[in-house]
Amino acid sequence: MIDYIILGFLLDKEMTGYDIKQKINVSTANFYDASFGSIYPALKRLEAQKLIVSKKSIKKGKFKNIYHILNLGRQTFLDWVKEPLVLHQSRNEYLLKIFFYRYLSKEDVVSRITQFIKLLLEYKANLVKIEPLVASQADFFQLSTLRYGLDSYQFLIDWFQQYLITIDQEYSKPE
Amino acid sequence: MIDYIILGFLLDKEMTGYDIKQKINVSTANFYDASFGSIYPALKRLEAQKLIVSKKSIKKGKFKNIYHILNLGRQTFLDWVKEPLVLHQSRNEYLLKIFFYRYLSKEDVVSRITQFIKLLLEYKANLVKIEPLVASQADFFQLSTLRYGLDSYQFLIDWFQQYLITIDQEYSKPE
DNA sequence: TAGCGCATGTAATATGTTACATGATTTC
DNA sequence: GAAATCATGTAACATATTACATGCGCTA
Repeated sequence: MIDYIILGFLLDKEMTGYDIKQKINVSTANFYDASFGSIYPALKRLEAQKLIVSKKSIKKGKFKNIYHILNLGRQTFLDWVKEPLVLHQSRNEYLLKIFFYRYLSKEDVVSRITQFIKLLLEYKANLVKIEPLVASQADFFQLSTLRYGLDSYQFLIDWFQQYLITIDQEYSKPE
Repeated sequence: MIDYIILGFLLDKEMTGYDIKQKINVSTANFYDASFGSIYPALKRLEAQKLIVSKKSIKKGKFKNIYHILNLGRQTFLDWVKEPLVLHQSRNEYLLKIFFYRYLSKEDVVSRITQFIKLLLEYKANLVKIEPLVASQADFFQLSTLRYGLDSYQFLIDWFQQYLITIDQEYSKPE
């Protein structure tokens, strides 16, 4: 999938691997992050497949590989983006832990859920913080992915707050 | 992580690799699935680490490896389940596509979101269908992971239905 | 001159899936 | 007797992360 992020960004303008990582950090990182260890090999692969092409630039003794998208890359990207949206139910480690929470005392359950809500509030606050910056640079759809993030966090916060209430009311651990 | 599901199930009772896969299918598969290709090697690994032990059973010429949890496995599992809940923001391919939806016509966007909502409704309906069965067998926390799934799907359905309205009202693709 | 940002890249490791390979028993 | 279910296991492949390795230019 990293291939498609790269193609999508290069469709907009030429970039180095480093640029792509920067761009990911400020735009898609919340739902799709990638490390240099996946970006650089991907760039080589995409070039070998003739989807993109690099131009070496040497300035002040410092060399850069600047990548451009080719027609084949453009077409590959557009084919992908037009594909139906699918839902990959991904691994959810916190749900897996909760699945086995019968092995915890009620106090331990409550403290862990409470801590988790704090974490969610922090994550949401981080998104709120970057929202104005994103809003000034992003298009309608890009901004909507941020809004999705905010709304998702709010949903989770509400859900787990209600969960705490339910646990308190309905659940008594059999000892 | 597959290790912890296995340990968690074996804590309850002895099982074969096949049993574990069955159990995953009817309980955690919605947020944590695993294939035989990961279960069997995990069982060997866990036995080599003395977390579990197997007992060969031969009945009617058919052999089974029945696994039991050992004290070390019990402790390893309990340590894990007591760890704080963390949020791994996982890959979200549909959001990544939407991030690049400026490259689609408004009609294409609407049709894909509409189709996606149908998919979400199907997924939710599947959970609704199995809810009575789960409710009859699962404990409070296990059932709550199913409820979480139902509520998550409903959140997504609502969100994307509102999104369609917003797209219709606010977004006009620059051509 | 120390540290940070820019810039690239590889090797080791992690963690899994899919497909293949086998074969018995149970059910229709 | 065919098909589904039970039951195990490996090999090839996919996909990525983390840590390591390198080195320049700018700034405090």
